[in-house]
Amino acid sequence: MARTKDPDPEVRRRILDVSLDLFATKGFAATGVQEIVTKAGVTKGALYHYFKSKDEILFEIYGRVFGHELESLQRIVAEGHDPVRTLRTIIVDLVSHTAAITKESAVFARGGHADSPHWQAMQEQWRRYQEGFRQVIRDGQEAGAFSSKASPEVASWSVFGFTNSMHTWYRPEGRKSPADIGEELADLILTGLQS
Amino acid sequence: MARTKDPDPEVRRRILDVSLDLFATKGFAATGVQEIVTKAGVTKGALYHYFKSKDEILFEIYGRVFGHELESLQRIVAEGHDPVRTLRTIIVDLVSHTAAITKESAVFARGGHADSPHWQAMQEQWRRYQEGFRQVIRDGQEAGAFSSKASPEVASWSVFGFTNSMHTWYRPEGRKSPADIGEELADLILTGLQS
DNA sequence: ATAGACATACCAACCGGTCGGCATTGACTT
DNA sequence: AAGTCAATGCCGACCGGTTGGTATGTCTAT
Repeated sequence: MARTKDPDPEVRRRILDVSLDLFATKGFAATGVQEIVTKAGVTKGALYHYFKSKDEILFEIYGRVFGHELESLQRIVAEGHDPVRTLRTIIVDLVSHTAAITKESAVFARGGHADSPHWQAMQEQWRRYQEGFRQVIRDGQEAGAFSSKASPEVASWSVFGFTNSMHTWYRPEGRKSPADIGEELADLILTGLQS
Repeated sequence: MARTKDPDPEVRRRILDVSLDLFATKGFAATGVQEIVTKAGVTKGALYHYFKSKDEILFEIYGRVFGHELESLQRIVAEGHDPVRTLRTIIVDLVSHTAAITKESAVFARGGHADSPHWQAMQEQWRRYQEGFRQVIRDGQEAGAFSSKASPEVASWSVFGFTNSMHTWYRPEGRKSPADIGEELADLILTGLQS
């Protein structure tokens, strides 16, 4: 029974969970390593056994934010539906995904670490997602589905701003499901775009 | 030339300006007092002569964010125009104001200091502004100007999310003026609300 | 003389990070 | 089966540097 090496022990998980909580509520810089280990019920030795720096914990959290959203968008576009249905699906997908990672989203929203490669890499992914989103709107305008007077930039920032601020007000125990909220947002934006 | 006692000496201003810059780009916690005074070309003695703590600098910046926005909203409502025009004016006003204080807005967006009374006071003002905004939408729905199917919450968070994220993309040297951008956002949201 | 406007030197506390050590465990040898 | 060994997982005392903040002094204008 070759017991395989545990790839993700509970101690490591606890450190990550507690860090996520603290980074989301207090911010990365304002959170001390000592605070993390105390709340997680472990020691500094344990933390530095699993992570080579405090930064690395942050980077692992970053990785969960935009990991697969660009692929998701491209997959939806590839399905080849009409612009209205395509954009609606994208918006609902984005809102649902953001609702599922509110804490990570809060850490991301606080920003920081502008000079680290990890942060820049994530910003680049995020930028590409934005560009893909706007391209869907532009395609829809050329196809005549959306008004040419509307601004793809303003429309996209309404949606991104909405999702970026979700962590400040969205609560999972609320009446509306993430999908419901996404549909309502899609209703609003799509109506506006079609004018 | 009786040089009157300067109520806001240049040294104090420089400290405030530099702090605003650093807090907006690096975050409050990640910015050291030493860093502020070095960049401002003054000494710590000067800083602690004008401010009794690093926090107080932050609080003074906070004060500039929502100082008069609630009054502005109430003044616009009091003018008694139709819901569509009222909401449009409010949105343009909010976007313009946010564009004028992008750095302060960035500091606010990073959040933090959840337990300080200053932060909570500002959150309360912000909450009241949101409520006033949503009430305009609800009034418009009762008056039949807006569709009753639309969600005031989703519509308002599209606008607030938009303004909250402006500091990440708005540049004063861009082609569109803040008022232009505000009009475009108003077009989008108002069309959506009227369905 | 008095008060404001700083400069300078300094401090305890805390920061992220390190390091030698130790208990446990599975693999390999005999 | 017993003994050896190396690796893993973790502990906690410790480190140099930095932190926000202060005490005291000096200069200047009134």
